[in-house]
Amino acid sequence: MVRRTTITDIARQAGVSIKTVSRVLNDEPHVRADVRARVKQVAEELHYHPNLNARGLITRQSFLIGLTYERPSASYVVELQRGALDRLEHERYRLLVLPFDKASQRSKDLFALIRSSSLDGILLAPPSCDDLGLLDALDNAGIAYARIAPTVALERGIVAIMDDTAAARSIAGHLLQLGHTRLAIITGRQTHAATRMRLDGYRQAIESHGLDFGSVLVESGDFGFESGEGAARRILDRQDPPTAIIAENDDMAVGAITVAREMGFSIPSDLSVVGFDDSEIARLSWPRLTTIKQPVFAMSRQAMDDLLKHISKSDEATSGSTMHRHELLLRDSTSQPPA
Amino acid sequence: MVRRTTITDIARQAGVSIKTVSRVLNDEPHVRADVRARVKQVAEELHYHPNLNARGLITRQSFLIGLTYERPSASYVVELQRGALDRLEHERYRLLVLPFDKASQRSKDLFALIRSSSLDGILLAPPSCDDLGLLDALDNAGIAYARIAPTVALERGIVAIMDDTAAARSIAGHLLQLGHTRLAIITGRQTHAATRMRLDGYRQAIESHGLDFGSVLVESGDFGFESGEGAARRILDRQDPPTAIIAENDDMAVGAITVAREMGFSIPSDLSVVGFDDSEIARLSWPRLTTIKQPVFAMSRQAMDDLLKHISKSDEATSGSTMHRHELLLRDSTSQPPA
DNA sequence: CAGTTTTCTGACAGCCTTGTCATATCGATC
DNA sequence: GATCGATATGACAAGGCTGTCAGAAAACTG
Repeated sequence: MVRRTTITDIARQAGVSIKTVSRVLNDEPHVRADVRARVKQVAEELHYHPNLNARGLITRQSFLIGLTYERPSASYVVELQRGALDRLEHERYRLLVLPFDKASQRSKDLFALIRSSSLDGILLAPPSCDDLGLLDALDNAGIAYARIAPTVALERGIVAIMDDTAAARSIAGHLLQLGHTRLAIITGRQTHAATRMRLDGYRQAIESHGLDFGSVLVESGDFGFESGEGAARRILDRQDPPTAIIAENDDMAVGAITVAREMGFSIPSDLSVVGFDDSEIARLSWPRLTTIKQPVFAMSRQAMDDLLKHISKSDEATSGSTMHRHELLLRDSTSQPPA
Repeated sequence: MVRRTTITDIARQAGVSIKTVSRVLNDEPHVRADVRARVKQVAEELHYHPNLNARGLITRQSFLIGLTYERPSASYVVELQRGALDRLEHERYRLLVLPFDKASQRSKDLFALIRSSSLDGILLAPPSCDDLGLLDALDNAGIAYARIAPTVALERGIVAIMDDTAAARSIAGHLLQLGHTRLAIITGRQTHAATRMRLDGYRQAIESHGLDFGSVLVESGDFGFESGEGAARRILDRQDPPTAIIAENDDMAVGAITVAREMGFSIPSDLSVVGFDDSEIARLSWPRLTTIKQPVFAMSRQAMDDLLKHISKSDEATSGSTMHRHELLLRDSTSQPPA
């Protein structure tokens, strides 16, 4: 291993004390301009790079930010990382990836991993962002964290979420603009906060288009594929079936499509169907599903931004959530209602 | 910030010297079994986690391994990371991601980034694995590196590549097994090492099936989509056109399919086409292309493995390449030849 | 059981940087 | 030119850990 140049080398070469060199390298005041310039030049010549371990040892910082996630889709992971890294550019901080796909690595193990990595902060993507035990442990250990797209305890820590209501408004609006007037909605599990928010959004869109929300069929599902099938069957068995179905997630939407096709409906010419989430299935199903995508890049970037702010002034108990706008993905499962 | 427990705390608590604690924590010899057990227990009770900065400061290691890549497909990135992380599980080393998608971050900037991150080693995915200037700089700085799927200077450093010849043999064999006897091949740019290796593989498969390689139409392209179109036109314009086309990459294969369809061939019933690489287009094209996929996970894992070995005994100049077996992806662009 | 080898244990220094604090230098003021 | 305040500089310690080495304890010899 080649010996790296140290501050001492620069100090000797430039004829100043190591402390002065340190001051120059950290852009601290109390150094004459000419000294500063000389030191900088010598540092450059010797190809100096600070020893982050030594610096970290004394400042009690590692300049490492972690990112945890549990193997969702590839594109999700990549967006997550891109967002985080985008914010980290030109920062001292570096990004450490801590995915865990083994069931063994739950809460406790993950925490051990975080501890031993001596991180300055951590970005928690689903599902660890909803692991309250982990949050407790992090709070206890004084490790800063930011949560991306959590679904529970939204008041804890730094949070970046999508505005479900606005997103729901937007996708329902898309159908209304196409001319649909007879609509049905398949809701998710009622205990889920998102269920209420999305339903609110649908209602707002419908009412703002001058339709009576009372005329809309609302069937409840549980976010599962089969529940989508069941709900669709109930919806389409009626005398005068709707021309569009809004499902609160993609799995139920695809379930509904499957049933509709069995019943002789052609998608989208007879029946438009929309989902929510842009999960893997939305791209693989046929026809490809019109749905809502979480702005993962933006959320990740924002979460990192808030996290860095929090770290830099750790006295203040920063927290609070940022709402992000969705992306409406128009694909092939929607069209104008049949004439 | 909560104060972390240190070795000193454990030493005091267990009634031994800090050096003894250090020995226990690092599984070094020369500690009585009972002392070892007591120290371990105390460490556990106090939730001790080593301070990696302090350890790194003295051992001159950061326990960080970098991974560079330039934004290829999402699945590629994820496989790359999965492979590296899989090997890193249960190791002290952690993975730092250093993607660079800005054109500005070429060789020199990337090197600066690597230097300042004080990495113990780095995994270079395409295209940085082929950046000879970067390799020189890394050699100079004494930073260990491993190259994933490089295409030039294969003798430098640790290398993980796919056995192109075996892969070519396999995909040609697939067509032969389906019963095709009239074949055509579209080669890539002749300067490219892969071109020769793939062609060799095709020839081996063809001859081992008892066919005369001389009867195979070989047209040359340049790996581009248009060159695939041109070659296919020349191939299919003949009196007695082949029933299968083998292209040396996916872009040319899809070009060939486009032309074939224009000329009235139905894929795959009239004409089978295979590609190479499993690039994005292979999945998006219709019909989905039968092709060869690089075993990215395995290559990444292996590269990391070799890299760690190299780091642990840096005196020996470890190097050498490992060949990996391909994956043959059977999709929808191949079938039996028309009767 | 003395002598020798082997196994354990701890004191101390040092890794490279930054924080603290005392001292030196400079200008300006009276 | 003495005095003061502001600015600049350096000596030194500390941060948590491991390497070195010397000395203590245990295990083995004959």
